[in-house]
Amino acid sequence: MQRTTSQREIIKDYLKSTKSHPTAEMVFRNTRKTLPRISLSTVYRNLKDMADDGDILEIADKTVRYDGDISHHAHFFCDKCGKVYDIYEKIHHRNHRNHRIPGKAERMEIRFYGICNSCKK
Amino acid sequence: MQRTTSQREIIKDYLKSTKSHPTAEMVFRNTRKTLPRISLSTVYRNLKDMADDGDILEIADKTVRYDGDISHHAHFFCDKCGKVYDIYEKIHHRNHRNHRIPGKAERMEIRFYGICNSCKK
DNA sequence: ATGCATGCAAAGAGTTTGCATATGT
DNA sequence: ACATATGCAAACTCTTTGCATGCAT
Repeated sequence: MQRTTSQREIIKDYLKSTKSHPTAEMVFRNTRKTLPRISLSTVYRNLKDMADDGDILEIADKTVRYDGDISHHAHFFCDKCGKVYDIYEKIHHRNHRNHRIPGKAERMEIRFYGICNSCKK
Repeated sequence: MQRTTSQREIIKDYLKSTKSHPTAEMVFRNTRKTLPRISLSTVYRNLKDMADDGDILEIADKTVRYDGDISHHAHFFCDKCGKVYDIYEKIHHRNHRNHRIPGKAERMEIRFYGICNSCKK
């Protein structure tokens, strides 16, 4: 059973109130203003729990992957086996132009996440 | 001036021949079959160089970011200041269904990369 | 009272860097 | 010959984990 702790509440309130897409370190620095004794590991643990529960979004993975294919294509990341598959589509550029973007987009990436067919068997 | 070394050639050939979106570690293990004395740092250095030159694609960043907003929206990553901006659009689900996906996609993410307007000033 | 969550420190990944040596030009 | 690239080891950054203590229920 999940308990209500001030650490958890404050981390969540912060994430729900900001548009800054903070890293764990940024969350730590911010929550420390209210809870000077909070530890980085508590921040990491709570962020992971919330992401697992679907309360927050985790964007970016920690291990970089490389692709020799520099043509425009999307990727499917399997949550189970970790494999990354290519998905080729034509739509990318159309979306690209339709977006209202806060800067000049040099490149874009579309990612899908889920369980791949071979893991589903 | 860039030199042609066997390490560089073999790393590049491997990346151009595989669809596996390998991590640096995977590239290392593979190139070591041909060059048993290659070091991990050489792999990292060459991968970075190639990515900077646009010869290969780097997918995923190493630091995880969190977003309290779990609605469907895209992100703009500024290559200069590192800020991440939200982009709200309606198109996501349409693309979602049109894609031929190697598994059941639970979620998707669209990312744009470039220099943001405030860095451009 | 019970046991989940925390803080701290240490351990683990992944990645970068300094330096002497090797090698492409 | 000269300078860039390499290998090795050490340093760094980001994240996870073990364990004793604290605190919500």
